[in-house]
Amino acid sequence: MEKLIVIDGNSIANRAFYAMPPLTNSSGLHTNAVFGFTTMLLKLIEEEKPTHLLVAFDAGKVTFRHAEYEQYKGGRAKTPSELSEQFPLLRELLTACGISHFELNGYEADDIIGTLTRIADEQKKQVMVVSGDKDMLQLASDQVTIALTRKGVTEIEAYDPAQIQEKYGLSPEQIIDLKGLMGDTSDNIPGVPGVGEKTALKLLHQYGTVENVLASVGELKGKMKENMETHADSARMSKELATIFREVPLEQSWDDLKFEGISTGQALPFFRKMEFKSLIDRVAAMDPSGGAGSEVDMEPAAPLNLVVVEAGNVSELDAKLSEVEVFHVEVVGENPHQSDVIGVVFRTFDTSYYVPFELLKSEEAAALRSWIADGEVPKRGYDLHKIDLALHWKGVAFEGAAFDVSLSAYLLDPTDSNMSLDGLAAKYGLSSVKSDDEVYGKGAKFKVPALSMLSEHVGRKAMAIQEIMKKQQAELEDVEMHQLYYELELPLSKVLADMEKQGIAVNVGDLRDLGKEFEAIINTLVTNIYQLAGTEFNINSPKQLGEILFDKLGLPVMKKTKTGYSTDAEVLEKLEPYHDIVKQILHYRSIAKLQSTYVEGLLKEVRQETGKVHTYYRQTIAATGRLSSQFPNLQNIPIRLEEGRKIRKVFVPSEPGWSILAADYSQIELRVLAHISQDEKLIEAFVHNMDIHTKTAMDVFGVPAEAVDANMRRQAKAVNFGIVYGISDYGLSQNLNITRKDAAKFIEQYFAVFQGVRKYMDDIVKEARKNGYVTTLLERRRYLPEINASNFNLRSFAERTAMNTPIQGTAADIIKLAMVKMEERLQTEQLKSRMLLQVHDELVFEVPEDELEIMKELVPEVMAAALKLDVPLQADVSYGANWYEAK
DNA sequence: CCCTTCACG
DNA sequence: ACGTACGTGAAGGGA
Repeated sequence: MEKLIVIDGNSIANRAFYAMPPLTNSSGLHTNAVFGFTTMLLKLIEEEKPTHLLVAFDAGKVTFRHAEYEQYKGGRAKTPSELSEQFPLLRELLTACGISHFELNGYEADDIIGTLTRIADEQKKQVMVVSGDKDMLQLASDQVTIALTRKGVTEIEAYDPAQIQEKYGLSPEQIIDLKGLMGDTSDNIPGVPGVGEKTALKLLHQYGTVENVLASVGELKGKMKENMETHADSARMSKELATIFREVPLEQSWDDLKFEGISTGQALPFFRKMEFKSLIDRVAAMDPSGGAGSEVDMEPAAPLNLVVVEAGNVSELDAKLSEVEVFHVEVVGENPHQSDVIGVVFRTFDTSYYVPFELLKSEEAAALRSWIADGEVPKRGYDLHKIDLALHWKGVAFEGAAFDVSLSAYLLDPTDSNMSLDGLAAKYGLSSVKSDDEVYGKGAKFKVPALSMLSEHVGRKAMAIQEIMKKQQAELEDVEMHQLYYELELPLSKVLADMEKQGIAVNVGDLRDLGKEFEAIINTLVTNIYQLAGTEFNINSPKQLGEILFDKLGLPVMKKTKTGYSTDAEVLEKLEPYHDIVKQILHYRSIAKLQSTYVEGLLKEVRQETGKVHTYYRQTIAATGRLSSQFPNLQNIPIRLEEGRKIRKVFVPSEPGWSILAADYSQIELRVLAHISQDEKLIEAFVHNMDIHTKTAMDVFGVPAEAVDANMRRQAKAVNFGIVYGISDYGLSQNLNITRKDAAKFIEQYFAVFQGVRKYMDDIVKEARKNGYVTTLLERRRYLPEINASNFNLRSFAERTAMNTPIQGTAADIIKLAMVKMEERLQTEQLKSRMLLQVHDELVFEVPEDELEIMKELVPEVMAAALKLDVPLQADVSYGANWYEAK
């Protein structure tokens, strides 16, 4: 028995869009409507087993109904761009699944469906119509059932004429009359005012049709009679508009709609592009041709040539070393300073040689180790920076990073950079790499599998790296990030690894003493707080604290979070006048933070043997191109408040008599802004080396320098910050605690003076809209898929990001350049000084006594010369016995 | 594992 | 009408 399913494409796409949470694939493509549509489609195919399938779409904007009634579908909200951009994808999906789909000029999907069901009625063929639109019920017949979506998209309810009768007491044809009377706000069909579903049903049960109701209008009473009389024409027209046209000139024959099942060979590439992982298996199982694991899933079923090297056989690999293309080291653990190394793979053109780490460490593998240590031998792999560190702590030297697919993935798209290798492989259509979680298990279940499985996994990784690499090299050229990659990021990864291995010395004794001081303060504060609260509770729990402050003590609620009362510092500061406890809590919070994060946290990270901490700079995390720092984070050591700043005293040189020297860029982001915006006023301010916040205050307030007081300067400073962040009046008003109006006034005054900055802000947003991304001076790129979103919040966020990223990102480019150049100079000048830390605009060194004079000139000189801008770059240097003194 | 808070640039 | 400043990481609480 043949069975046709016709899907109302626009209706189901809309349902799917609103039923699914927002969903994007890693390249930022919105996919939720496609996903919802697909799940519905698969379910229908599985459950209904259609022999014929069609998805009908609406065509264009104007249909014959507009000729009858101009306002047809008027006043309807514009389709959000997140949805409209998914229609081409839907068509791609259908084509890939071998499902016929079309639209017809001047008609809506309804009319195509109406025509098909009429033909089915005549030829006695079975049809199921799937839609979210009740109007379709008018098409029901013995041959035709109408399936309407209920909740979401996958739940549908099928109606035949009997069920329609049961639910509405109407025949399918009368559905048209129903709409004639009640109208339809979503299509802007007027109907009769005052008549809703209840009244309309009552009238139709009595009179049968619109025409009969109108003919019998004399029997009606009151307001309803009046409405019916004055809007008789409207009722007739509404009925006509609601009538589905069933005589569309279709070119397609019944046989054209034949559905032969989904062929995975065609469909899976599309599913991969969409990143519909959960659906891939489902589709694979549905392939009628496939069955016995037709491996279309993998790119040419990629067999792995794997050699597990064993003791006694290493010389075989030695002979192949000159042919090695990819070097991979299997590292387990997040922190590469204390990770386990399981094994390594040397991959030639066609073979992965797996060497267990134990074997690599043995006498027999000396040649392998010298190969790894030889900087002249180029290494290509995944996350070589981490590998370098992990090997280092296991006593194996690594040199010669030449291509790193994780670093390259980061440059190609920094927002999905923490890409695991299996994710990256999937992205490039090589689904042969399992995830580490799958192979090892996660959390407490972690377990290294048997050698056969392990070597297969690791061997496949190396193979995937080889494939990915080829594609990335071409991509890097395409997007002109070749230079950024080879001349900056890759050399930098080595610089970072050296800094990290070096570490910075911590005076553990002093840190413990500081901890004792903090402990004493905390004890006093806790006692006070319990007494003022009249009870003991966990001050660290925002929930419990909120209950004390707002329920027990009755303080006014200033702000709520999604889980309850907000108790952050901003709220507490406003509450200070109401109760003495608040000040104590604020103080407690600040000291408790220092104690847990900076005293206890830091102590946990100090290496017993050396008394040093070794941070791990992550080069592939920040969307702007900045570094991040972990285990411990040394980029957020306190400085703003004196109590916390003392923490810096425990960071000391690792050798007696040496000093800590720190140099930081002065206003690097505003200087970058001056350069890229070419704003005359801003450039002038920096060329004359003026105090930029004071200068901003002078210009914004229109006063001479001597009239700028501390408060004016503070406000100007906030405006400058706001500018860099992609200013909004709301954000500035929050920061300065002023009204939004006043904030807007400041911004307007700023832009009136710094017109080049205004132009930059306008232009960069336009550029982002046009290209879909923004770039830094060194061509680092960040995609902003939400720049054209219809959602105000998402779009605004993307706009601010468009303004901020070129500034923050260029500043990051500059200090990275400075780091690479600085390391070169230390080498060429044969200095013993060492670069230890980077804190976004600051570099920290340890310097022997006899190099102090040189370094305090050299460091700022190299930093200032890192990149030539149209304004001078300036770095200020200072030094002392510890990081605190170097201020 | 997510939320809240807070440290830095 | 909408309701946020840009970029990070760590700790503690609580489901």
